[in-house]
Amino acid sequence: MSLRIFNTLSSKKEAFDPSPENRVGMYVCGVTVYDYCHVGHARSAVVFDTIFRYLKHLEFDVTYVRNFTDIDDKIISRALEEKVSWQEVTKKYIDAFYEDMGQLYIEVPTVEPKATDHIPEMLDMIALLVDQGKAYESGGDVFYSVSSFGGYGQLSKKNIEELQSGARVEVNESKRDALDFVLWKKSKPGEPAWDSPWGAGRPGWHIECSAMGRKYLGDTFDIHGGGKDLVFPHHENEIAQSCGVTGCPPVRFWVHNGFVNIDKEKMSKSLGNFFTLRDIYKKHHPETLRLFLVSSHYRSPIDFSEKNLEDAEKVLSRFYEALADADEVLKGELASRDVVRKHPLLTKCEEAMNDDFNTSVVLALMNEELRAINTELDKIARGSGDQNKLLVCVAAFRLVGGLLGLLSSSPEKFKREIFDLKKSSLGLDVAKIEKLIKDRDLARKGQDWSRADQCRDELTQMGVVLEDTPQGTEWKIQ
RNA sequence: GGCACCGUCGCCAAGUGGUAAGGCAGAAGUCUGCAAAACUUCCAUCGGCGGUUCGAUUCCGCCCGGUGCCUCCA
Repeated sequence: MSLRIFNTLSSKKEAFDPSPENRVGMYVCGVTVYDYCHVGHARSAVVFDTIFRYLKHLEFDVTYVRNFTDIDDKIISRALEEKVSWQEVTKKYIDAFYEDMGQLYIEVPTVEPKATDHIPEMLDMIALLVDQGKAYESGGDVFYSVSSFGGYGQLSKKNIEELQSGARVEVNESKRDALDFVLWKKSKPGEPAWDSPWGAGRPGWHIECSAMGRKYLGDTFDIHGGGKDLVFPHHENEIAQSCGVTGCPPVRFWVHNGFVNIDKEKMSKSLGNFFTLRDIYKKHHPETLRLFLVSSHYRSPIDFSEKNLEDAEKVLSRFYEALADADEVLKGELASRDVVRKHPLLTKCEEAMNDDFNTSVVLALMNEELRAINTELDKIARGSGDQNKLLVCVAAFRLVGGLLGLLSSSPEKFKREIFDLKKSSLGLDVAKIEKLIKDRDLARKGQDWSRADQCRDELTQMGVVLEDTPQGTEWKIQ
């Protein structure tokens, strides 16, 4: 089966037919840089990063564009609050974005345009709309006239008359119609401003994506992504603007990820129920968060909770544990790429990913493969295993993990990082632990089992788990 | 009020018109001084009621419950 993707526009999975040159253009709405990223931002970034990785795996020539919205009301008010320039605000949070997202193994997109670097492109589009009578100036603002676009509401399945009568649509004296939205916003004295044919101002939010998508990917491109909350009005408006300018639909596939919930409620700034990535990283490994985020389908809501992260960490630890054991046996031996490509695990995972990026099934398949790997390891330890089989399984396992952006670390590094996180959050006394382990080993050598068990009970109470191996006693936390 | 979506084992989570992947937790076993880890085995009839069908968890209708969008939002 070839790739099928759910298209918000049709509410159906559709065959994703590549262009003859196998090129794919994908635009994803990034973040407005006025604060630290929370888990909701991470989900969107991880979802589209996973899609990006998979498209590349299918050997598409992908141009992936993800923007930064670096001018907007919230940025201006944040600058006022912090008594700094708006540029300082955006720089600070763009830096923080890279720091926080980088830890989630998010690959760098092909292009990362900023809105303020594309004012001329936006002005061009606005001018074209005004010339055609699809947009109008009013008191220094420029609005898009929604009634000029027949297809309005198609993406969000909204009825234009119902929207018009909707009580919640803001009433603005300078608009001709309540649904009209701003393309260019007149600036007040002291606010950041750019010159335009309609006076000093700044762009409205929606026009930046239309302008940047068009500049980097053309009048019509393959995939446009973002969180479900962007469907209306942002993406609906984008379609209206772009169609107004080019006369053709800007996007073939609209792809939207579901929300991150806390207790079944959407994580959001206004509800105050959000967790920033940096807060989470104090207690959890970023890769754990990534595994958690790919454990459900990208369109479903996902409930963020301590328990779910703990479950994710257990899975990931088992993965790395097996890899550590396998590496010890294989000693850096490399599998043939062609053989790995034909491994059933990979074939099955491709089938799952081809069906609208079903990452949960990929994880299920990885868990099954994990059992096969551990079984082979057991056999090898008993002298009857097939080392070559193990080699190929492990290579396929790593490759598939890589599709999800997982397992790119070394097992030692991962284990050490988890250890450090737990050690500091539990405040463990390592010297005391090692003393107890030494005492226990002495007791064991003297076959003083009750003394040995006493030591271990004490360690258990501290959250330390012991593992007696032929190489000696190892320990881990919790 | 309008428009969408969701309701699968104790918890998380896939899925299909022909009797339901995977993970966590739990139970039993192998291994172990005892454990841990690993492995083996066990562990659900899919919110309710009707309908379509030879057959529905999967399609349709109604009901109940939950969420989202309609304003900035990943």
